[in-house]
Amino acid sequence: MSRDTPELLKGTLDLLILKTLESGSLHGYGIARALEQKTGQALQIEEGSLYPALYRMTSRGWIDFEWGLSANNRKKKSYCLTSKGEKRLRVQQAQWTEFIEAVALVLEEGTAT
Amino acid sequence: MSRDTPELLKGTLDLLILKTLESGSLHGYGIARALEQKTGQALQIEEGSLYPALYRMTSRGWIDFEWGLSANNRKKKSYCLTSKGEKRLRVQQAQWTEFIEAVALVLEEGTAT
DNA sequence: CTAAATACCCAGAACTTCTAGGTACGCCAG
DNA sequence: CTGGCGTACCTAGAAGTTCTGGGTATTTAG
Repeated sequence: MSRDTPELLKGTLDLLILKTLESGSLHGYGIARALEQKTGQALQIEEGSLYPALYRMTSRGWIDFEWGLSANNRKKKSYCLTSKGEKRLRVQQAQWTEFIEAVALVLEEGTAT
Repeated sequence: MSRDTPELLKGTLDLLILKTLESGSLHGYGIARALEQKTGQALQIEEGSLYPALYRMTSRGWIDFEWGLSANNRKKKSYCLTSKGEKRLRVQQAQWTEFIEAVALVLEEGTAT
């Protein structure tokens, strides 16, 4: 779609996850809930999308994880941002901004010729 | 990703095409060039994405076409919005706005706890 | 014990988009 | 007239993400 931002459309989920982890480590379930809360349920992340995304990002070295225990003694996988992930976050956020500005240019035009 | 906007991520191209056709009928090549111009080359539509999208949208009844001739007597396929397409445009534009607002909510947060 | 919430995971399908090609016409330069 | 360029269309196959719909296990409440 866009040469500079080939992963933008598909990459929004990654961006959201990266951003969520910026404020501290969280486990998968927690990421989903955090995103829902922040957006007032406007964004609902399916687990079937979330976990594959977490794997993908782990294998790319953007995030890392540790096994731990939740408040209720249930085991959980705590994900955190790596330095590579922080860079990636900045890149993706910039691309996102660029992209929505470009879309805005198109959408702002009225029915004018 | 989002229950209300399942086609959003993938549907941005559709939205851009619909919006471009709102100002008048155009042929495929022209749509691509119009989008590039409006966005200052920020968005570059590949023909391999564009033509399948036009088929898709035609088969969904959002757009219609007519064969005609360009200024240089070359045949061209002029696409125009149907009334269904106009409705669709409004829906998709609203979803897009909702979506970027939700993303903004996530991105606006600093590194605060 | 059962139900519900938490928390993890996967296989397969569905869908877009991209890569990389192909066809054809008109025009201009050589 | 031949070659190249820009216009304008189209397609097959691959790649990639996301969703559907399942599964496991633990803790707490009834």
